[in-house]
Amino acid sequence: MKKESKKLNTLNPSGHRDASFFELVFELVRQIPQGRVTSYGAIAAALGTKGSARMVGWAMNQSHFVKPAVPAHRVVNRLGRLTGKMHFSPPERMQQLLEKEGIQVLDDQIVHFQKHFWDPNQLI
DNA sequence: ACGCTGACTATTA
DNA sequence: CTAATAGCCAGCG
Repeated sequence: MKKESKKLNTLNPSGHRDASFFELVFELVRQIPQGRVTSYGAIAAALGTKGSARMVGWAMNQSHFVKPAVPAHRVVNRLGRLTGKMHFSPPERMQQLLEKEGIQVLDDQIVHFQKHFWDPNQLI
């Protein structure tokens, strides 16, 4: 494990968007409707970088420092598994938020995942 | 500037 | 079914 970066990515203190890959991810994630979820790969594909699903997860790591808040709990892996829950505080927070939105979570996995799945590509 | 890391995914054994 | 491997690419030391 490595220590978290406090500095995060190159934010723009000037208030001007740096149009980084991360910002694109944040904006897209914010557009996820309540009670819906999507996957890292779907987000990456919507941004045009299909093979960089890992970067989406990396971006989510910073999402906790970004405002407005990013509903990172609505982003799971392709199997509907809450792989990123351990990055919440506490980890149970993620499942809690999902259930609050009407999504059933059993053993860190979303029930009827495909039913709640929201494809970011349909927005575009 | 080079190398390692990672909230992923697809493929292969 | 599970485990290992490769591809992917931006950020950071």
